[in-house]
Amino acid sequence: MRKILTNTKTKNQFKDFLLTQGLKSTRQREIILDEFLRAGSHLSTEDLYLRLRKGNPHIGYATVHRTLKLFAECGIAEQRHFGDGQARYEASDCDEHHDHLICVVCGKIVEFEDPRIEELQLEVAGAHGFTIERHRLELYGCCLECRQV
Amino acid sequence: MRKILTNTKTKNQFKDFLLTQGLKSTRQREIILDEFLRAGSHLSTEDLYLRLRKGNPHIGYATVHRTLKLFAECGIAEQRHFGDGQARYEASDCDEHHDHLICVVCGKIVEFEDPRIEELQLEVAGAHGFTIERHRLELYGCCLECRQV
DNA sequence: CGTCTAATTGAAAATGGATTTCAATTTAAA
DNA sequence: TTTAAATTGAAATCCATTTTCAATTAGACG
Repeated sequence: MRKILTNTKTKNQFKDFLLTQGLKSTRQREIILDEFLRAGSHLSTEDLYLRLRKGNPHIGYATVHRTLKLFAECGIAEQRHFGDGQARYEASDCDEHHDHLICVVCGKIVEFEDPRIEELQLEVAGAHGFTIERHRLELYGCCLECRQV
Repeated sequence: MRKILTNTKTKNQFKDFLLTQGLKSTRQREIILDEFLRAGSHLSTEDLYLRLRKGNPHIGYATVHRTLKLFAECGIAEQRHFGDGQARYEASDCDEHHDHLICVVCGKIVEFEDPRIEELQLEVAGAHGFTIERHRLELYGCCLECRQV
């Protein structure tokens, strides 16, 4: 069960982060991390908050917001913006980077990676004297299903 | 004077747009377009509003905002988001697309284009059944000047 | 020219997601 | 335990964006 192993690793990573930063493990943080890992990727704070409310009506929006920021800080999640004005978070799958294809009709988000593009990015940046820390590549278009309707 | 010719063309494009949409040419719209073309690219609404206020204290923020949206609608400007929480607009240079290098230290924005990357994007999208309408590629890093300090 | 209708303007208010405040609560170290 | 510091959550605040609305203006038509 690879998924379960990954989740355990992620949870430990978060615990280590809390320890080394002098922060505390709380029931809320555990619940939020559980739900975050269970839910699909690309959730907004609102999305996660609403999901959590079903089983945990006591958890506040502010706590979800702050906890997601902690996830991003400690590297187990990444914040993304897809132009609809709200931040979305996705679990960082180990060390591999990926970019996104977004269907402008149905909103579907597909992940992809292409080392050749990454290579060219480095080359272009170098030619302008830049070192790259991170990048964002999003392709907006129409998916197969939406073209067939 | 290529720049002046381009500006005339842009202005005509805007006038045509207003005509065909049943909208009106106003003094404010002319002034805002002039200042937009005169100012460098990547201005936020606030930036442009402040610049305008110097010579035209009567022009309101809402008007600048609405006019920039008109520019984007008619294709003479494009809206961008670079993650600092505010929209920026840049003049559309004819039909050529370009991407951005952003220095995370000093905020400098450099434009570039690379047909090889564009080509690979098409290929990747096709492999996932997507057609591409537009894309966004931003490389965040550190520029030469900031590394030397 | 005037007249008239619809578009425009700009100050102010509303919106909406993100963030902060603060008193009460909880964690975990001593 | 006791205690100091971190956390929580409801509410308040922030801040860019967007909308409202009464007054103004553009420009079509007679």
